[in-house]
Amino acid sequence: MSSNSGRPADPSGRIGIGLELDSIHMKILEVLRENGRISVAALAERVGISRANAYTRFEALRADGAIKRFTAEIDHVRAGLGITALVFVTVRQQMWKQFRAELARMPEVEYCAITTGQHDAMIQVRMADVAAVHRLVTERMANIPAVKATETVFILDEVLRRPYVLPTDRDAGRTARRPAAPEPAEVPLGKMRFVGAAEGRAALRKEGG
Amino acid sequence: MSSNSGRPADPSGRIGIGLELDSIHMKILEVLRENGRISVAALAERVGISRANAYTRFEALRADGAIKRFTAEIDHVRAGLGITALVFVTVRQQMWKQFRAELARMPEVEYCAITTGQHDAMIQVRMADVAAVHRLVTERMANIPAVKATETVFILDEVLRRPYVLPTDRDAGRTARRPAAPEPAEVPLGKMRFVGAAEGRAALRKEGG
DNA sequence: GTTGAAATTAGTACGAA
DNA sequence: TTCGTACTAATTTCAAC
Repeated sequence: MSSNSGRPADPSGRIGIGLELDSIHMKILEVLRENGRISVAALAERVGISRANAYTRFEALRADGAIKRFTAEIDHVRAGLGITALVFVTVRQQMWKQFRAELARMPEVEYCAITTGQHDAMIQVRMADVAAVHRLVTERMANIPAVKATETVFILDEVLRRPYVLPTDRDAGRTARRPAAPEPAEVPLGKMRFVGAAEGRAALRKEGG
Repeated sequence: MSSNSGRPADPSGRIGIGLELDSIHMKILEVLRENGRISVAALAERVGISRANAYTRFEALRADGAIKRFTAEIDHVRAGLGITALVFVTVRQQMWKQFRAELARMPEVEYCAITTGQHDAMIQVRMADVAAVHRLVTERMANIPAVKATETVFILDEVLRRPYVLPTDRDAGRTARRPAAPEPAEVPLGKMRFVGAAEGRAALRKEGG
């Protein structure tokens, strides 16, 4: 389920240019993220195009994969999964395939991303209670050979989840924010830290695994 | 935008029991997460109830807040935001309000959660390129007084994002997975680590802020 | 909580600009 | 390409059971 999966490369060798997205496509995406159940007729009106055109573009966006799916956002607390946790996982090298296979068998896992930094992957899980998280991590995850180590934090509050996607510079003037001359940051640095991939791995190797 | 926001407490003092969700409600949520644009008629058929019933329940779930919104999942790469990063933020105590206010002014931020552990919040951002992330963190975030420190990691791949919510024990037998006797874990512990709130804060205090 | 029929709306096809 | 219209199919609403 990589972001680029399932799309054919174009003849030039570059990928991801099946559809040139113009500002109207962007508007459509914007509206659809706010309200995924809006009718195409209403969508056409909000975007300012004809119904027929809206249908064409809607289908194109779907076929192209720019729209991956439509989904309902659920209140997990009300659904009985009151606890959300993040599990940062260190994966034994060359066991990624097994790791992914195991993930597929864990329905509690809602999101998984491979990251740079101290750990290799971040997993978000929703569970009924704290004990269930504990069980998941210590019983299930610990038994996966591909998992070298984990670190768990709990989510106390989800402050925001935005349904917007638009690059600010796509619709509002294409020349506005070009990073042509990336001026050196004139800010209090030092308290900011970027974590690359190598750093964490090296630290882990010391601990032995 | 807390998970519990906007709902009245019931007379007993407990919150979140506006609607008793039965297994059919759960099935509805399940279907709607897979396909947010399904018609209520088709939904009724898939869940095995009448259309009128489906409409009633659909509306109830919406009114209750169990369904928060319908949204389209967008391929951010195709939308021009090819880079996803996580910014872990340490927030100066008693400046949370300001921190949240600043977040609201940053449309690049797609998700923000308050966490236990070494940091106080995790922010997910989508940007056009790595330089943009750098600018965001060093120029914008660094200038927020509420932000004491940040740590940034990049997302290399989003392995999975599941549209399922159901507690495994809700529909498939309510007695199945009760944590009545939470047996002690008989697993290779030691490589697992839970990170509470205090630990990280203490470590940070040493560094001075 | 269910069924069925009326009213409305959505989706499709096609010609013109 | 996009728009406008007419046509067909489906969905929602509302009634009685």
